Amino acid sequence: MRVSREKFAENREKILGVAGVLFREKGFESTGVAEIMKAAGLTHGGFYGHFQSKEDLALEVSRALIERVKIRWNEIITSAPNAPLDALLNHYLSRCSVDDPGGSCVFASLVQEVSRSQGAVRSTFNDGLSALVDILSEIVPGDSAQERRAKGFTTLSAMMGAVILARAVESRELSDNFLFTTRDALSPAKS
Amino acid sequence: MRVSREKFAENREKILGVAGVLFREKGFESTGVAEIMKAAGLTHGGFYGHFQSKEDLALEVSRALIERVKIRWNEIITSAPNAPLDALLNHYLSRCSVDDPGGSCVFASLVQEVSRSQGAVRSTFNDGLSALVDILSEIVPGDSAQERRAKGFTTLSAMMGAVILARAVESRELSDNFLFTTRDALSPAKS
DNA sequence: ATTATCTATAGATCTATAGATAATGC
DNA sequence: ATTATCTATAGATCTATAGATAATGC
Repeated sequence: MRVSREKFAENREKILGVAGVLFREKGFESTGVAEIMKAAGLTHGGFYGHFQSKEDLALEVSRALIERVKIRWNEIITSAPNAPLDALLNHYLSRCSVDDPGGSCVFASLVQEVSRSQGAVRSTFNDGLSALVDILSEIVPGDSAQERRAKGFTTLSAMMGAVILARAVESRELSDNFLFTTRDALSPAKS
Repeated sequence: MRVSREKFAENREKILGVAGVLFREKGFESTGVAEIMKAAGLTHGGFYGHFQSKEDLALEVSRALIERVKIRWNEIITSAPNAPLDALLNHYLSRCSVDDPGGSCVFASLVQEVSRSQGAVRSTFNDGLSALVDILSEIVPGDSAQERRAKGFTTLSAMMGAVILARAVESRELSDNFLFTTRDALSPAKS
């Protein structure tokens, strides 16, 4: 059944959208093409009219989601010129981040899986992480540029680690501790 | 081919050993039972004489590897009574940790995958993480017990995040930055 | 413990068709 | 407006591989 050019583009976006959610929720490997297409309201076979392979989709989704993280971070920073780091920490180290992996940071969901891979997806993640360090380096406190850059690395490590561990743990109390203790420790008010 | 009781136990240990390495290197899901048995020098079918299922193996491996992390940490702490935290940081935040996932901390390899699961493996990871926070709380600086406990959470987040990101990134320079900048920042000498 | 086999499921390919688009004709 | 062409889709099918089981052998 043929579909209009417009509908075709719409279907493609739908596939990218649901894949983005499912990949972040369940990982690349545990998410099947058939499952993605079903969630998009389409049939399995139709997938290959839009993408060459699952890997191809994974790459496009990765690029889009990483771009989104960078944009979101910049929005938050710009909208809170007095306390940009606090604003970012409040956003990133939140229960919302932890409880909705399908709608949150790609890295917090997929870094480990991607680390074990090679190729375009891994490179995209690499560049994305580097960009996040750069963003953090500009809003983090510190007397010199080197100090601030160093703090960019440590801050990203702590943020990512906290969300990952807050998700790993089963009790709400432990989870909150990873999340909010780290958030408070990273806040410029503290240091 | 029947095998002695002793050899049977030996084979079982071999399976647990290679599975521990392969799981940490490639993740639970991407490691097949046939692959594990081949690495152990046995045939696929023989697996089910030792374990009920792959999930059963994953649980036993997880328990053993988590126990090993706790033991290792305690050894390091005991062997450096003057600077236990520095000793632990030097061990954990090292290139060796980053470059040999198959021989390093289970959590740094598998937390994300386990976070997406439910059941016994997840609970085991939960308890293990909680135990690591407890260990850290006793060697971390701080004026009160609460402060030290808080520092236990933040320290574990930063350690785990740094190793995970140091593995994710492709360039050695970025990787070293995550690793050593975080190590230095967490050192009691600094704070 | 080995070997062969079973069943389920994954990614990917193929064929026919619906129906949108482009070319043609009035 | 009609006709021809093009193409995205559905749905069946293919191939490979996974975990698991059964039969066999020592």
